[in-house]
Amino acid sequence: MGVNLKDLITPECKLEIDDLRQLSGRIIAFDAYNALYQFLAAIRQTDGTPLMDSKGRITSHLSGLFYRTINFLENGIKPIYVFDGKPPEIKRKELEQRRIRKERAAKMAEKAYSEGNIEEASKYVVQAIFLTDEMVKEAKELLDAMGIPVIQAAEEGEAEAAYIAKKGLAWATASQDYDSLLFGAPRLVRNLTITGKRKLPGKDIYIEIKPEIIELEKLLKTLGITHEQLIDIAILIGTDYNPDGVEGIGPKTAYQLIKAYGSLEKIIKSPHGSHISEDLIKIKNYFLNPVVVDVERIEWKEPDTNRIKDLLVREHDFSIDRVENALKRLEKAYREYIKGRPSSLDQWFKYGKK
DNA sequence: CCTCCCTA
DNA sequence: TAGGGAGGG
Repeated sequence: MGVNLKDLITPECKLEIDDLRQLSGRIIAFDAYNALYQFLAAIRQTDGTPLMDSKGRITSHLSGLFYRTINFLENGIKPIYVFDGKPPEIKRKELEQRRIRKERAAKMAEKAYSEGNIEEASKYVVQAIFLTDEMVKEAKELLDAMGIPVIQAAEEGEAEAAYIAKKGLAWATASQDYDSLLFGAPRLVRNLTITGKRKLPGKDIYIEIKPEIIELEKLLKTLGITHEQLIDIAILIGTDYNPDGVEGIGPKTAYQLIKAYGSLEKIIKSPHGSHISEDLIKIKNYFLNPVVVDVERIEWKEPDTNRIKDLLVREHDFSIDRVENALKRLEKAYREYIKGRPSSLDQWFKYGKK
């Protein structure tokens, strides 16, 4: 699931956020699939079952998206949700592996349940989660009704989000994965759709999860490398397009090799790289030149409360009281932060300068 | 994940 | 008034 740059990111490249208010006024391009998966994983009863309507359809993703997005807006954050399109051909192997892992997890969950091992079962249930076309469609519908921009990527959502941020239409991307940095996003915010405390595996210790900003320029400067070299290191470690990475190479070796040889191409030609496939160059090219759709400007709309109520209350049995309460907050946030305000940085500069 | 309600 | 716990769909 995404590239693992964790070991390369030193504390000085990260800026921790204590309060969402610190992101007030910022336009943030969310990886929608990433957010939806997190809601599906997190929004569950104590026994592990997700929220469901009376017809047995899962609604955890809608609940999470609805309330969390309103919280962002109330804090002055303007979200954009970017949805994945058709996966690129080079991702096929990873997707196949994921499918197998999920099927296996689903079987393990069933087994654990039948043996009465509920805790273990819910662990596997979370691993087996997948987004259906219906879930994606309804998430888009909900966001559109809320007046939140939905961007349909041609291929990778992370690539599209990075493109939007590079262009200045968003201040940062948001995801748990680091891929958007490889696609050139100037800033990545992590831990924005998860909050609170997370249990350390195996122990009874909880650590508080805070949002963090990673700046691409700062990361490159700290490591003393270029953007292309960061991509090279990621490929050596392993990305969604070469999930296993290069045998025998972890973060440290990858960094040292790039520092010593300068590029993936040169490593491949060196004695160190005789076993490294030339195909990896294709991956580098994809990170440098992903397929994206052009976006000219991004607009927020007035929330359509009737449409939201149709979807959440009538269709999916949300409590009318809770939804109406939230809608009041949504409308207030809309008036306060969006209505009558410029919708892109371009316009902000225009109006801002007078 | 979220809101809501209860308790101190 | 804040903070834990239950329940949301």
